[in-house]
Amino acid sequence: MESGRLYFDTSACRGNNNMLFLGNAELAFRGRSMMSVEEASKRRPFFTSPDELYDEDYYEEQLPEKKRRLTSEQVHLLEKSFEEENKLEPERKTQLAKKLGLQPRQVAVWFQNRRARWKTKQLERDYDVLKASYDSLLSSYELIAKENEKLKSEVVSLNEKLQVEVKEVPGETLSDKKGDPLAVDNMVPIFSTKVEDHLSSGSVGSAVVDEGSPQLVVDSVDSYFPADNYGGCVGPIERVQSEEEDGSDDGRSYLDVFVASETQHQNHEALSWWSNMYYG
DNA sequence: TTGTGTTTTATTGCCTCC
DNA sequence: GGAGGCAATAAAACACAA
Repeated sequence: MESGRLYFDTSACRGNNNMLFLGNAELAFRGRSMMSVEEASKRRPFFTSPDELYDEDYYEEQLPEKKRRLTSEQVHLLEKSFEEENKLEPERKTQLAKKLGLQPRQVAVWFQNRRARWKTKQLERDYDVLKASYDSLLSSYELIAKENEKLKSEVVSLNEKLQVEVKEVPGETLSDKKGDPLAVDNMVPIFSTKVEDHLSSGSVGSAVVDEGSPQLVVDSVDSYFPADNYGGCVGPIERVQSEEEDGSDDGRSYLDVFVASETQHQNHEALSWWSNMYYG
């Protein structure tokens, strides 16, 4: 055991700390914090009769070294308190402990574990948001790539037509077209990376970011697309809110994620942006 | 009833801050 | 150096399928 830190002996608080203030109805609700009366009645209660609550022998026989779950009422109160503030200053800890009939150490441990659970959930949510963002961006990318192919073939056919016309106009040669942005030879390939390349990585990190491919705009990191110039396709998304989030330090997610919009309209705006870039 | 997976409570060790 | 936070982990309590 670490020096300087007082650890509370689980056998010392026993059930009488936890249970005495509860009536029979509450006693039916042990185990899970959210359950029906029917569900609760199927489970082994900690006390089968009110007398056991006050039976010293019960504690002597049943409780040494046994972990006891908090009652639903205790959990409810702790949850409420956690929602207000997920850190526990000493005064609040003492007050809560008194109110709940628990040791301050138990309250501290509960908050510690609750913060850990919250963090896990938060990471899951952040992953979901990031994945949705990536999927959305990928579909935009595929759409734009298709459109790009289409436009390129249009350019080819227009050039063919043009060549026919040039032949019909004496004095003009093909070399005059060197500076022509519409000439296929002068076109810069917009996307050179295969879509599969982006799918190969399972991680959320930088592995998905590839030269020449669209990238997520995360926080202040520079984007492949100029975020303010990309036809509004990339913008901040609303944060996913849930009951788990209430206890966060500052109400912020681990990631401030931006995602690509899925709307056709915006895809076309993006396309215009690309067209302007390459065709002026 | 039992085996197995999940959740909750608690401990330990390390780290940071004052 | 003490207090408190966190990550990792143990172990009890619980859920549930077979």
